[in-house]
Amino acid sequence: MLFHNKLIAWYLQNKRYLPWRETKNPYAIWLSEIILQQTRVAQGLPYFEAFLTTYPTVFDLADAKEDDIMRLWQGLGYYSRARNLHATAKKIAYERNGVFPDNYKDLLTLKGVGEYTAAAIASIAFDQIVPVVDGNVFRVLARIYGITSDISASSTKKEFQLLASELISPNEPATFNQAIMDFGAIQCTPKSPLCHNCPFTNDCVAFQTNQIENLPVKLGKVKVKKRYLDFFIFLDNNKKTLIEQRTQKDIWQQLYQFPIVDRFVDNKIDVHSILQDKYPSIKYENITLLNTEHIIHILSHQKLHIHFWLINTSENIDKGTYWKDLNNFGFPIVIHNFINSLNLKHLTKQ
DNA sequence: AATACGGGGTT
DNA sequence: AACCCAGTATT
Repeated sequence: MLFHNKLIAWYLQNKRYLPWRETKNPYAIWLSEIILQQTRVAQGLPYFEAFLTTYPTVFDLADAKEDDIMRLWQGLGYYSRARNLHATAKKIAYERNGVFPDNYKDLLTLKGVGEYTAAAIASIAFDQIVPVVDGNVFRVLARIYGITSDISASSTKKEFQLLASELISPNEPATFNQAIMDFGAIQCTPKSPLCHNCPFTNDCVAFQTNQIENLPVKLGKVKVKKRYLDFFIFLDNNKKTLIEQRTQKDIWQQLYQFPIVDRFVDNKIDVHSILQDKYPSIKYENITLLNTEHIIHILSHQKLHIHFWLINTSENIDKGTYWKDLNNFGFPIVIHNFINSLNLKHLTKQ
């Protein structure tokens, strides 16, 4: 039996219900694919629903304020996706009358749309015969075909694209692509794959040679830098605080934060001199370290050690934001969670 | 070709 | 603690 027939047969019996599979609307499919980049279905699902409800069409998304998009994206990570999402929505809405490109090559020109996403949209929305190669496809094909190339090497992708292009069903490319990804997510999982009832065990090189644990081959480990962040939470008698937007090319671009001291060495900071230096006009009554233990927050390339300082002042912070309005802004999730953990009354009493 | 970019779930 | 997730853009 042909590979694609066997795979699709498995899919029809085992596929997940996913809302973006109930439509051929390129906008909804594009939205789902951007959200799902490096993101588990379970994590992305509520964001997909929220975006589609808030912005039912590409025109609604194009007309949105970037800050609102960033706030809705809050907690999903890889925030350049949200910025590129907005840029592409504007392009589709204003330059193309809301019409998405209908083929792989033209989809590839959109911001935030790379080889995987272009192939996914081209096949799923427009039935083009273009194979997707994502983490699932790497794993499934590496095992079944016994491919030992290092999947973290950028040159390896071509090898898998070529194989996948030979395997894809020419009649049902959309179904095939979703099938191979579901198969990787459900059956051929990274750890403890379900080989006992797998339809491919007779063909699977990794299974036949007892190499399931060793495939795919992934070399190269990311080095994680330690970084030390101290945030200053000013609070005046009107319950206003100071926030700022991160505009530099760095983590959390375009999100908001409290005034910060940020360094890559674990040295003590002198809060008083920093305040005098950076905020000489603000006289403060009280400085309190709100978390005696570092808050640890792990990113893909950085391990953050975070302190939050409360600075009570009796002077009015003119450019401040009312505490109750903080939820109108997108914050890094670690800051958002800390804000929600605080009891405002307790803070103002000090 | 290598690196940066989030946050969370699994093992 | 390591691994990985429906990857992309930048260097």
